[in-house]
Formats: sequence, structure tokens, C-alpha cells
Amino acid sequence: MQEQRILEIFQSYREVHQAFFQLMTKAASKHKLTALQLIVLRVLREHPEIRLSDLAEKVKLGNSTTSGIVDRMVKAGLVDRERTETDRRAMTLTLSEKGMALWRETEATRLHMMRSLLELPEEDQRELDRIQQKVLHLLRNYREEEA
Amino acid sequence: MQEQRILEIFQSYREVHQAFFQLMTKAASKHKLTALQLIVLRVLREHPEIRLSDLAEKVKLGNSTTSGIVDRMVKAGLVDRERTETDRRAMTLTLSEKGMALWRETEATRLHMMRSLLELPEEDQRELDRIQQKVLHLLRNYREEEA
DNA sequence: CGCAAATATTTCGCATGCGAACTATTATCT
DNA sequence: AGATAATAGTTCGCATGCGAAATATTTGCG
Repeated sequence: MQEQRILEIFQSYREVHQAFFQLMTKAASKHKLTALQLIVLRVLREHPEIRLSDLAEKVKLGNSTTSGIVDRMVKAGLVDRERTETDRRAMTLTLSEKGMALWRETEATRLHMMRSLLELPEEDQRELDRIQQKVLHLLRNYREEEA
Repeated sequence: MQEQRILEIFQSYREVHQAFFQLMTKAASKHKLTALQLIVLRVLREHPEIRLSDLAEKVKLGNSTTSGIVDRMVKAGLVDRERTETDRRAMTLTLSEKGMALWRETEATRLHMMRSLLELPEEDQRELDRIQQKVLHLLRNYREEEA
């Protein structure tokens, strides 16, 4: 049945997503980090003093989820969180010294983690990207039309 | 940088996965169900008296996660959970009358939910499947070699 | 200016999701 | 048979993940 086929696509997505997440989790755990903390480290290094909502946008997560992740990183001393001068509702997030040092320490781990994935031919990467965009578009269409 | 590219693939996967999940969540919520409960209903309808670990295998989740999901469905009266006769460690899961009825009620919702996705050309579906397999394989290779 | 609407973030309740530890039962080995 | 290992599920602690509600601040309208 058609329904079955779509379900299989969904499950295949979840599987790949989970495999990806576990790979990153494993790599990150070598530095006592989680997968998302490693991703956030990267974003903060490239965008110092970023706002929480902009960070959430970049990592494709909701504000509330991002808030929790950042909170744990602040508690761990990796991130400095300060009120903005101009807008006292907003927060700016920046890597602490400790966070900066940790980012540098993860260099080798990150490269090693990526190694296996780099074997995916460029051709397939482009093709994958093309289809993902299409799928996303279809899924979002449904969301719109429901609202 | 290459690292960047891989990260983008990862994020794109998470995005599609989340969009998928939200689509199903929205559809399921019309019947006071969650996305996974809808999936489990399907599996139980097709495989009555299935064991928990076999269900976990089918939905690609860990035993502990599956146990929690089933537990909530039992509490909601959708699933009957009984000890096996032959092996008193194992449990068999079967849809209750209520679960069966609910499954039938979701028919229209399920078809409607799938509709937009069916617009993805068969060609793309096959291509996607091919690449996903490849990616999964690469990711699993890394896991092996780490162990 | 003063109040309502909009905005930024946090908090809350709930549902995944995992691995590790635990319980109960069954299989295996001597 | 009796100790030991293996297996099936559940429970626990933790980290995502979301939307809704709450809080604080700023903006905009009359």
C-alpha cells in the first residue's frame, strides 16, 4: 500500500537521524559533552554575542529547547550569558575561556568523526540535498494548509 | 570547509525528521494520540500478540523507550499487555477493542496526512532510499570501528 | 504620556530517546 | 540438580524536543 511506503520513508529518516545523533553523541562524550553542546560550541565560536533566538534559529530548535541546552552549558562554565545593553529582554551568549579551550581540544575528535561521512560521494550529497529540500517543502505545505 | 558540509547534512536530516514528526503529531492529535502511538497502533494491528522487543525492533527504538510508550497506551486502555504462557519473562501486546476501534477511526486522517508526501516522485523515493542506505552504512561503519 | 500589543526568554508539563542498573525467569553447563 | 549465564522487561537518570503559559521589557497607538 502507498501508506506503507510513506511510513517506511519516515522510519528510514528516523533511523538515519538517530545514527547521526549517536555518532555525534559518542564523539562528544569523549570531552564530556553532548552532541548538541558540540554543535552549539561551533555556532558560538563563529558568532560571539549571539542572541538565544538567533542561536535557536541556527540550530533549528525551538526557543525553549535551546534555552535548556544553553542553561546546562552556562552551569558547566562553557558559556557566558549576559543581558543585552540595548534590549534588556534579550541575552547574549559567548564562549567562556573554558568553552574556547574545549572547542580547540575537540579538533581531532571532530575530524575523525567526519571522516567516514566524507566517503559519501559529492554527487550523492547534492542529490540528497535536492530531495531533502523537496520533502521539506511538501511537509511544510501540509502544515500551512492545516493552519 | 568539509566539516561544515557534513554538519549541514546532519542538520538537514534533523529538520526533515522533525517536520515529519510534527506532521504525524498533528494528525495523531486529532484522535488524542501521539505520533508514535499511531505507529504502534499500526504495528499491533498487523502483528497481534507481538512481544515488546519485537515491537521495539519494528519501530526502531530501544526497549526502554518502547516500554514507556506501550505503558502509556495500556494506561489509556488501547493495548492489552499479558504475560506469555510459554515464557513468563515476556509480554504479549495486542490491541484492545478500544484500540481497534480507534485505529479504524484514524483512517481518513492517515490518508490525508500521507497525501502531500505522495507527491514525491517515485524516482526520488528510490533515490532517497538508496542514499539513506549508504549513509546508514557509513555511519554504522564508524560505530563498529570504535567498538 | 499611558496602556495595549509585541517581543525575548524562561518555566512547565509532557513525550520521546538512550544506556545502565535491576528484577524475574529461563537456558546452559558441569 | 545447582550454580551460572543469558534473556525479557521495567525503572532510573539524564538530555532532547515541543507548545503553552508566565515574566520582563520594549514598542506603538491614541
